[in-house]
Amino acid sequence: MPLTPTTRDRLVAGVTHLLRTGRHVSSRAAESVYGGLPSFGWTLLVPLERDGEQRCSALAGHAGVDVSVVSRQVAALERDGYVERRPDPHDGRASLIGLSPAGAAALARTRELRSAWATAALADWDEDDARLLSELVERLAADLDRAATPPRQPVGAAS
Amino acid sequence: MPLTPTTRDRLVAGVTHLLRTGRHVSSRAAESVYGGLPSFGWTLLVPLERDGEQRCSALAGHAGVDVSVVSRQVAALERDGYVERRPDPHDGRASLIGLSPAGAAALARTRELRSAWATAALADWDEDDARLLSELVERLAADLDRAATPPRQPVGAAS
DNA sequence: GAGAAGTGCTTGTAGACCGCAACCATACGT
DNA sequence: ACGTATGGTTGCGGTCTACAAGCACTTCTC
Repeated sequence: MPLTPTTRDRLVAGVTHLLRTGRHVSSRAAESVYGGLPSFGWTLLVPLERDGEQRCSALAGHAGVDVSVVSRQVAALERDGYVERRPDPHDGRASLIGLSPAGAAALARTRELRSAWATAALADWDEDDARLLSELVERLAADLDRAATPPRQPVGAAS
Repeated sequence: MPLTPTTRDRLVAGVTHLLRTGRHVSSRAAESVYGGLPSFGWTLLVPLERDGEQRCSALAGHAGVDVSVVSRQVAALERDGYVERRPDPHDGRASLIGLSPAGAAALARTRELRSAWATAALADWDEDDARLLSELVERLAADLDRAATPPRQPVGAAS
């Protein structure tokens, strides 16, 4: 266990700070970056654009929240015309949610704004540091995910 | 601007994911790590332990939230006996909030739990990576902070 | 030193999110 | 066909947050 307690605490504190900052950013710099979409629009619309039509449960999986939350959010997006819903031809219980033209346009607009904002915020980062940070952050997120989920038997144990 | 759009987007996505995960962690792994304290206990009690008695506004500054939020949280902590309040001798408007013995004990307990949890979660990190990530995360948080606050004149402009 | 303005804090109010549980409709296994 | 499982919606409660109004006190100004 070659990880110094000092470093561990510092990392935890740093991530905590980043968390708080991130919350501030997504609420304060919100309107200038969301481009008309509600706050959750980006999270839901991006998977729709990337993977095409899909059901609520799939979106909930991508977003990492409860299905009920996505259900409401999708209802709002549908009401505002950003997504379209059609019954799943293979399963009468489910609906398929798809990006509408207006949704695609809003998404493109938002993408521009986000890019501009991120470019400004990351102005004095260079490629190497950013790439390194990306990798470490992804790894950390994965580890935290793993640690947060209830202790599973990792390998070959009878469930 | 030597930062590839690909890397930029990847970094944003990674941080977003980390944000979501962090929220999950602090709500799901909560009880096992908070040691009896309410969810905001750690955030408030740590500065009290480190810097001694201080006022609500200072705590709000540390926590990065509105004073009104801290006011309620402190009231709750006081009700549960984790902090003590006394009038500021130099300013009749303010109160000084201090850690009570029970608060110190709870904080120590929480620290143990958090350490254990963090150690487990970061089990396969080595010192170098963790330290590097710490530095990069702190730098990123600072940059985001800066980018989130309303555009100030950075240098030598008449305010 | 009296009034005006500023400051520290509390409380009322409201909004954004979230998850759980209950419920309905449909699908699936036997 | 019947019981069970699954996708989705809605009701409900909880947490966390900020803003605005109000109170007590301090500080400034004349």
